[in-house]
Amino acid sequence: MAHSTPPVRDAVDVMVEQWRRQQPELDVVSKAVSIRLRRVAHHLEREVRRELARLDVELWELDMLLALHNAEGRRLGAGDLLRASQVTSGAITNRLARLEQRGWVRRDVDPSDRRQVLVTLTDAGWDKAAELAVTKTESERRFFAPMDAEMLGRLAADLRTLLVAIEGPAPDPAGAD
Amino acid sequence: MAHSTPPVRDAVDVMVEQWRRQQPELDVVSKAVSIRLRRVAHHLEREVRRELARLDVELWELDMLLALHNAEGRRLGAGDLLRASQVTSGAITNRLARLEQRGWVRRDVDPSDRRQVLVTLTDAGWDKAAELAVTKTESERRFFAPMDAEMLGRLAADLRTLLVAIEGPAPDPAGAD
DNA sequence: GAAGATTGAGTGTTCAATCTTT
DNA sequence: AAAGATTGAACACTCAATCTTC
Repeated sequence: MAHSTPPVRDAVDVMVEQWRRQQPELDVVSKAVSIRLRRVAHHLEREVRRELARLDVELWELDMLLALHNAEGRRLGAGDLLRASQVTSGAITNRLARLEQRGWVRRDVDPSDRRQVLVTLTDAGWDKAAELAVTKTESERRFFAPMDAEMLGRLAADLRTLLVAIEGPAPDPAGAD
Repeated sequence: MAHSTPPVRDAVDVMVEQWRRQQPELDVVSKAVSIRLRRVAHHLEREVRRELARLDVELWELDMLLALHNAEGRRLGAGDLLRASQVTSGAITNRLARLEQRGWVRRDVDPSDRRQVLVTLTDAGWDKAAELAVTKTESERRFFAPMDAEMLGRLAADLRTLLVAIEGPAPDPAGAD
């Protein structure tokens, strides 16, 4: 029961093999992981986006809405959304404007610090977010269905290790149960 | 030697925990993997892009150049580049135009099938590609340095399993050694 | 002076429609 | 009729500069 599934090769194996041919001493593993990471992430995004298109919603809209949906009092600072979104501040401003147009969020100046903007989910936004949450979760489940629980758990743990190395540990365990 | 490193949490653990709070029976693992996958891929891209900026090269330029660099006779069909790039055909056309402007590739009509376009790397393009290959490989190595060899290998294998499920096995094992 | 959000310029992408070749 | 590449419109992002508030 040793090497159980090394026979099946993917497109990346082929690509990496060509690299080795030119630079035999190369660290092909990190290269393979780089390529696969990118490809998988891309496929996942496409999948979710496809489902969302049926509901006339963009992927980034779902991200913003869901972040607010999970927040305390359905409200978050613009800066929080910035850090959660992995995009630049200019993009956040544009997104919020669009979300506001659609009537899903409201922007208010933070009374205690007038530099900051507080973003609040409207009732319509709340309902939409709940609907989208189901759709997204369903898409994700389907996407990872080909992996068994053990592999998926392992993948989750390994990616966490990497993420902690990059971003550092969880920002604030305050209020942990 | 059971649970060796579950203590360190990442930002995604916090996000996922909020999901559980609302839907306890949720499949949080696939959700966690989804988020981490996206985040890690994003960080990696940023990292490589940052290095490339110093050489006045865009990430997509590197991708195209390297694909050609690894190809037989430094030449590939536009369709091959399309399938390798995970972007739409319109994007490929634009990219090729820019690459041609920079003097790194040449576009010729395929004599045997005049619908297709053959893309060939120029001498200047070849040299640039070689330079970029080193830079990118270096970035990737640094990025995954925090993971030990065992974990990295495991990650590579798990992602391959997923990729095979999505894209299918390697397109063409022809000429396998 | 630093932090936070906004603006505008420049760039690249997707999508649908079109054109050519088979 | 189908396959492949190109075009143009619409859209969202990044980056740098600006404005406000602390």
